[in-house]
Amino acid sequence: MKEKLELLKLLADETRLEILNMLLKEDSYVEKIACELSLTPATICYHLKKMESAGVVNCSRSQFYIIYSLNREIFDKPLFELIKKDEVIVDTEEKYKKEVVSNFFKYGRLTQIPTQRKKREIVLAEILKQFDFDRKYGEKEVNEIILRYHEDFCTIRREMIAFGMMTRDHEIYKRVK
Amino acid sequence: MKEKLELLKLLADETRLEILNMLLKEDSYVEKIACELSLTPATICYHLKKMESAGVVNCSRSQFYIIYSLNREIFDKPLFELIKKDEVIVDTEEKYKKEVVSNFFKYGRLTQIPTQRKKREIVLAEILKQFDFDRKYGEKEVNEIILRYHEDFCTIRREMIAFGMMTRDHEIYKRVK
DNA sequence: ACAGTGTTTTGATGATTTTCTAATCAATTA
DNA sequence: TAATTGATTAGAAAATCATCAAAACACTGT
Repeated sequence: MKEKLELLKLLADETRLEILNMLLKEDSYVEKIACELSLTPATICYHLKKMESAGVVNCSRSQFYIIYSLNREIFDKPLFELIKKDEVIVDTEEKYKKEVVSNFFKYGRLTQIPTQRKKREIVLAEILKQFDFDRKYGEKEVNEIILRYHEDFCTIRREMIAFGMMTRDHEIYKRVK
Repeated sequence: MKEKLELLKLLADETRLEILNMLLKEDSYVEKIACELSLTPATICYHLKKMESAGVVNCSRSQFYIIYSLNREIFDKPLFELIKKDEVIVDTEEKYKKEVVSNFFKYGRLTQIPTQRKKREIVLAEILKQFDFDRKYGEKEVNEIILRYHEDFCTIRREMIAFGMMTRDHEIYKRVK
């Protein structure tokens, strides 16, 4: 978590983005970058050192100059990876659930409804979290919430009731589990 | 470019990451988040509003509460997309200008003032970018900015006025194009 | 209309961060 | 070894930003 935040902070600066974009085109050195961005070498150095210690850029000496280059692998992962907090799991039952969830959800969407009953229950319970207890939901409202996860809201709504997670009474839905 | 930087800045804050991770699990509202993070509602509101105006979260009223939810599509793209400056060069005119600029500038300095009027205009326009609209510049200030590109600031300053890029009024200069 | 509850705005404060100047360091070549 | 040139560090000024308290606002139910 800490490192991810550091990386995000590094990238969230106009000057550093400019530098990265220059390095994207070609390797370069302090003075050249400073000149092109109309900033002092000291400033550029400050940024490069910061990025170096985070592993975003590398440097090596070549004659007079110290050439900086990009560490491009860093930018491969999706943004989602960077914002997601990776949490510690102790209990094995909990661990199993986590795994199922992470297998069936991608970027916060349900990729498919599991056929195995046990997995289906776990996945539905995950979506169920969006509903508060002690609140009534209209059918339209229920559909909209489920739609954020999967297009087949009918099946999911029906299954939630079948699992006893929700009750329906005259078009009014309530969370019960 | 501007929007990308805004998004990165939004994500580069510990509190906001915490909030996002809470919303990743389930939709929530100001007081609840404030309580869980041990911060005041005012602070959480500040962050949520900021994220809302960037399209990262959405909100809708539900009874007493204003429920905030994530706009998950935002996080799909790879990090690379966010740092890459997209320069769209469609029309040939733009392309031609690029070429002139890259021919006459080396390491951010103007190597010589073009004699061809058309090229001179392009090159001057490039330097002109350093000046803000709606700001007054003293002559000394103008010279200093131009000096970053070429030693003959007199010629360049004069030509900028001749081309109608700047106006001078009692030693006060303004960008107008 | 009014009280109650949750949200938002405002203004102030403190922390963090970028940038610069000036001084120092490190490698190269005469 | 001294002079040159590029890179880095230290310290200070300036800008940005998160946070809070207090007040204002908006909706709900009596």
